[in-house]
Amino acid sequence: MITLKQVATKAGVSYQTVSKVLNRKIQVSEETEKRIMDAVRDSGYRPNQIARNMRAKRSLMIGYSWVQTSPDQVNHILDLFLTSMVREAEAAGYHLLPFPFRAGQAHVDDYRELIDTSRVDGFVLSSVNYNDPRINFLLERRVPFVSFGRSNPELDFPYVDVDGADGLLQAVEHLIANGHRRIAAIAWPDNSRVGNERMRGYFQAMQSAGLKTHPEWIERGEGTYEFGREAAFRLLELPEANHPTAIVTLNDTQAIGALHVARERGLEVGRDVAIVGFDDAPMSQYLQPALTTVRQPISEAGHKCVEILVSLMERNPPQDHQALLKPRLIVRASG
Amino acid sequence: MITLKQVATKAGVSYQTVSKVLNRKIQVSEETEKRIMDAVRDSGYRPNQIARNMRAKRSLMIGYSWVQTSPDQVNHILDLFLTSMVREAEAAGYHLLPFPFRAGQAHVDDYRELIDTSRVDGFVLSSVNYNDPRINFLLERRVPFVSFGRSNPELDFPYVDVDGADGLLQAVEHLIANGHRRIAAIAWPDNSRVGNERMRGYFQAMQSAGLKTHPEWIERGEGTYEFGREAAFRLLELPEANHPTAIVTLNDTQAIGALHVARERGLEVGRDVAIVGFDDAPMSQYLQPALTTVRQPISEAGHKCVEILVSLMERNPPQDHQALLKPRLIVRASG
DNA sequence: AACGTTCGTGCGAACGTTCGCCTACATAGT
DNA sequence: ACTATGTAGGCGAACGTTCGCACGAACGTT
Repeated sequence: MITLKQVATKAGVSYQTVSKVLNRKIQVSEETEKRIMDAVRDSGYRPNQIARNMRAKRSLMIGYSWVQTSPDQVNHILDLFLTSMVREAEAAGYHLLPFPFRAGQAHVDDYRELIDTSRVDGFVLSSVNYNDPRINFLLERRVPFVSFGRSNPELDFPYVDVDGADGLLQAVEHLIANGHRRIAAIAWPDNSRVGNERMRGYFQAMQSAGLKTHPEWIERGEGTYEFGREAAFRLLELPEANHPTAIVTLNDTQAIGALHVARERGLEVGRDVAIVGFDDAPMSQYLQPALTTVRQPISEAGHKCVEILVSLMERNPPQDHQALLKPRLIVRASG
Repeated sequence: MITLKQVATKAGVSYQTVSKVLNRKIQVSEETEKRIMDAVRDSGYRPNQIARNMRAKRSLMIGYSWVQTSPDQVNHILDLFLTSMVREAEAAGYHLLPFPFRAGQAHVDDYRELIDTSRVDGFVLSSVNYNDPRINFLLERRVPFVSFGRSNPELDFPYVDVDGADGLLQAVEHLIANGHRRIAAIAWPDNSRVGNERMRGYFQAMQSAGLKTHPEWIERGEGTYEFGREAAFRLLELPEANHPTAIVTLNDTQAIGALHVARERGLEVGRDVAIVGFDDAPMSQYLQPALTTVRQPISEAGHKCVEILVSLMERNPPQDHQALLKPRLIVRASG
């Protein structure tokens, strides 16, 4: 491992001078500068990052943890999100430190540990919900962080989020434009911040169009295939009069469940009943019929998270520390 | 930030003594030990990891980069693989450092940079193929690494891999047991190490069963939906006499393409023609018919990679530095 | 009583940086 | 000639650890 001292001996100057020249802290004669630069090049010197960090009292690391999805749930998002964060971080001289996410209140400990041992300078949070203990903890400790997803509305902290309400608004407006009037929703339990936000878009679109919503059109449960089936079954069993002609869902997995039930009942999805998903999971395009769904700008979100976080960590004027990104409806054959 | 010195002042000893006591390097009187431990607890002291690493000349970091899959290709593997690596690494006191993967020969530079700036102690490689420049580079530099996937057979280096040959062997044997005799394969170009390995299992199974293989039964091309379609189309157009009754593929995306083509031609997949995928992508179970496919033990692979790497980095006797894990055939309705 | 042994601590140094301050010399202004 | 100003570069210290060595006291041995 090459150090400053070795380069300095080679160049015939003190090692501190080499450091200063490399960091453009001082001006030296053209001749010594050349000697130093040659020595650096010849030896292949690369500054030891650990020593640097020690001196600067920072790690140039960003902590990130995510929930492990159940094996049957797609996490196509992770690849995109991580890659975009890693790219943006690297451009700013940072690296990512992924760590295991533990459920439960105790998992603030992992964050504390990483801070106290000064392994990371800041965090990107994901899978936040109401009353997320991490947010208060990090705010109190004044540790820079950005949350991917919002939490309690009364808390003010830096976040990036996808405008889920707009996603469902687009979906419902699209269905209305296609002539649908009785639109049902397969949603999540109302303790989900993300779920409630998305449903807000549903209600808003229905109301703007002057359409009534019925309680029996709203099915709340898990984001699983099984719940998608159950919910669709109940919806399609409703009496003819207020029987929905279209179903929006909060994720593609639910949508697939609904799609199967519809088909099993002899309905042709896309003609007899419309079904819209959310997420644009990689295989949604290969379903038959291909799934109309809402695609989230995941890469942009990753970029933005790191961009904001970096400016917080470097104590730059924290410009806009909140960003809401618009998703995009991908219209395919299912609705 | 609490340091050793502060704890030491509190306990009335020298800071070096605190360090030694915490690291169990020396024995002190019961009384001072208690004073020190109390001071540690009260102050919430946590050793500064950067200083530690500086002193120990290591980073406790494992570098990892992966190819960004194209948006329409599933990377459900990343979540499982990363999570299992991160867990195992943490148990050994290490963390993961993910970095952007750049294609092309120049990307050894990223590895070099991470080593030279002593940011990582070792690497886990993935997406290796024949003549991977990273392998020779790391071997030469004597940097500890483990590859997930094999490369040229003549090179001896630590790896973990899934036995792809066994995967196809299982698939083909299963088809034969179900009465199939004319089994085609949709494969990858023969410059793919992984693809060739899997095909070896196909040939072996066919041969063991005394079945002939025909060149026109082997379709080689990309692992995409489109190629799956094209290949299946050609296979199903073959004259009645040597027209395959079953198709194995090298990934689920190809399998879905084949499945659609079969259905479009009026065949009932699972009865008229069998189709088997590879990967067990999350949505494969929700296809209609649900896809029979080969599931790889990704979590085990992640664990094993890190386990071997850690023992290499700590210069422990490098026990078994190569591991071949068996995949498992998941039988569903498609074949 | 003088002498090794052990035990409990402290001290100095080192890891590779960066940074503030100092010095030596040259140049310019009076 | 003497002082002010500027410039090139060196020197010491510090960041928070760990580790080797030294040192005093207590103890048992000769």
